[in-house]
Amino acid sequence: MRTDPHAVVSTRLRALGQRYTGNRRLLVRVMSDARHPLTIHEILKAAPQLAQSSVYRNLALLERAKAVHRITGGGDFARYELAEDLTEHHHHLICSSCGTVQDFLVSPQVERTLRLAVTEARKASGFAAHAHRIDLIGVCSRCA
Amino acid sequence: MRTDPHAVVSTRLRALGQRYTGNRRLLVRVMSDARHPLTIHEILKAAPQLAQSSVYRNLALLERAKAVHRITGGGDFARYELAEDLTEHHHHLICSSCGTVQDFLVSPQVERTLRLAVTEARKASGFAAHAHRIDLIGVCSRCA
DNA sequence: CTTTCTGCAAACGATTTGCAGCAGC
DNA sequence: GCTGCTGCAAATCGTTTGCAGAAAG
Repeated sequence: MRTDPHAVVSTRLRALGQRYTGNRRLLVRVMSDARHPLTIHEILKAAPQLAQSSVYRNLALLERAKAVHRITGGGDFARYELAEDLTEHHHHLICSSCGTVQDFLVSPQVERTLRLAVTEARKASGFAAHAHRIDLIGVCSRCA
Repeated sequence: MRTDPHAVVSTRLRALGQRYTGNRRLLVRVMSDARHPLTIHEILKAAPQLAQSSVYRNLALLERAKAVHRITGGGDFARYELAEDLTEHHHHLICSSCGTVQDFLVSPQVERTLRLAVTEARKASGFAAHAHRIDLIGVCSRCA
């Protein structure tokens, strides 16, 4: 169950003096429905009425508003997903064969241990981490 | 202490029918000395005699030979580092302010727990992971 | 009305590639 | 010599931007 993201996104946009237009609402809906990070091409396929430049521009804006998160490194294109506080904390399985990215959750124990690693890093190098990212690279069930 | 990578790289290149030329040897030396992932620009600054196109071409080749690893997601450029079996298993601290990437090691306990997460993922989704990546995103000591 | 948004087409920049000459074996 | 390597300059392609008109408030 996830709460409706539109109210939150609207608020965050207004905080930047921006409007929550139909295009932007549609973008948020497409990403919310997908439940995994999407490329620009996938977004355009799901919502062909959008102009490519507007998609880029609005995703960049939504990222500034902390409503959307951009990820790179899986394949050649960037992918976008709703910000974590609009979905839930998760990590990514990246298929090295087809480039798709699927979400996965790890157990509380693993997350706890990771927080330990963050502490280790700060002590060892003075690096103040505010987020972490775990990717598993492998072959998805469809490509296997 | 790390073993000299040149012999290994040479062997892997020959396995692809490729030569271990001076340019390639220099690339490996620069990356080995740096001890953290480098951008193309940083490599060119460290070895100005190299042509940019040759750097791109040789890094792509070395990646196919599994001698070099390309990473993206920290800043706007790709970064390159020696393959993990030529250095040692490590993870990355990515500074969201200046884009630099530094290496860090995590304790055996954290690595053990991570292997558990890999197993969880395979059971939950049929995803066969062959590598994992942990990044901590934050602010490095120089930018703080 | 004033400000923000949009779509189009052109610009941008990191990376790739065609080609002609050079180097390794 | 044959094959592969190099540097140069041009091409590629995901992404960004300028601009003039449309929409929001």
